Amino acid sequence: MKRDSRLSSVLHALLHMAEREGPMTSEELAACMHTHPVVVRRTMGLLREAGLVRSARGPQGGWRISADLAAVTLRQLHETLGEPAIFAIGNRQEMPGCLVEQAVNAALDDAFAEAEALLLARLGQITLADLAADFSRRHAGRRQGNT
Amino acid sequence: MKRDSRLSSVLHALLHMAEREGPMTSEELAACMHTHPVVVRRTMGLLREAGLVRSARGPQGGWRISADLAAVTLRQLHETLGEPAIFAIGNRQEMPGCLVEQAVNAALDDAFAEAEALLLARLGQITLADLAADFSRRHAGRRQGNT
DNA sequence: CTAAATCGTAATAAACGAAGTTACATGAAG
DNA sequence: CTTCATGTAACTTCGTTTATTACGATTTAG
Repeated sequence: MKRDSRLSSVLHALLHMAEREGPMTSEELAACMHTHPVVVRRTMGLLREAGLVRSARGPQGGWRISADLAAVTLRQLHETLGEPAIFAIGNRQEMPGCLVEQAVNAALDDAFAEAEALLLARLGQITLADLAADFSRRHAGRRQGNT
Repeated sequence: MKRDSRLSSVLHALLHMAEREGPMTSEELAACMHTHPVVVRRTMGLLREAGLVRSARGPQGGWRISADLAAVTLRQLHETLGEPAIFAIGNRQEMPGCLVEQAVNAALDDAFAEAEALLLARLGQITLADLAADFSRRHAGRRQGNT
């Protein structure tokens, strides 16, 4: 299945931006994420609407973070991306008339809702600052090229 | 994203089969699940390999359950279906060289692994018998057409 | 033995959504 | 006014799931 990797993408982008003084262009971000500049603009555009980053056009333009790293959680980013579907498994019909299917859906929905709640709670506990700190730790540990 | 609905499908099928004395043909199952007979055979074929159902060809043939409803958990069915990917969200690259991406992946993988563990544990607690009982309860409650 | 019912399965098409790409408009800096 | 950069719509590509077609194999009835 084709998985939505935008959360992973924006985290990668934000952490690279955090490592830098000046703004980064879509082209630079695209290069380090192995994707296309337009994809970067599309995705980062959502973060801009949420006030997490700012963009500037023209020479010396690009993207920069406009939020406190310690105040932004992964859950918030997930929401900013439009809360895409978390599960790749689901019910056949959402509102079935068949009682058998209603019983099946109820059981599955319950289990999935619980897992989703746990996941969102977890994502709500992790901030960009946590990831940046983890990156620093890894960077101090190994001396290796980064994208 | 296109969600895998086979677990929901086989549960629907198994519960309908449980409500019946004789075998059900692929065509009958397909009709009550609003799908195609070949899809039914393909999916039920996996359950047959696992010994959960048996199939017979020719007139009076069809599918019937060959396992104890109380002994089959939803987790077991998930495994029987080949443990399809649970999440529709994932990392961009699984084995990145970039340290930033490694930090991002580590955090996300952790959170997702926890949610997956919870979900599988939940599915492991629910048996077909539980669903059948829930169906009976609904059936007794409302007097309504079933597929 | 033949005909009909039914599963078994491979191959192909359709449907869908994410990501990638192209094209062109807009705005800022020098 | 030229260049650099974002903004965005439109379209293409790609991967996955489900649906469909086609044909083969097996069982029962008469």
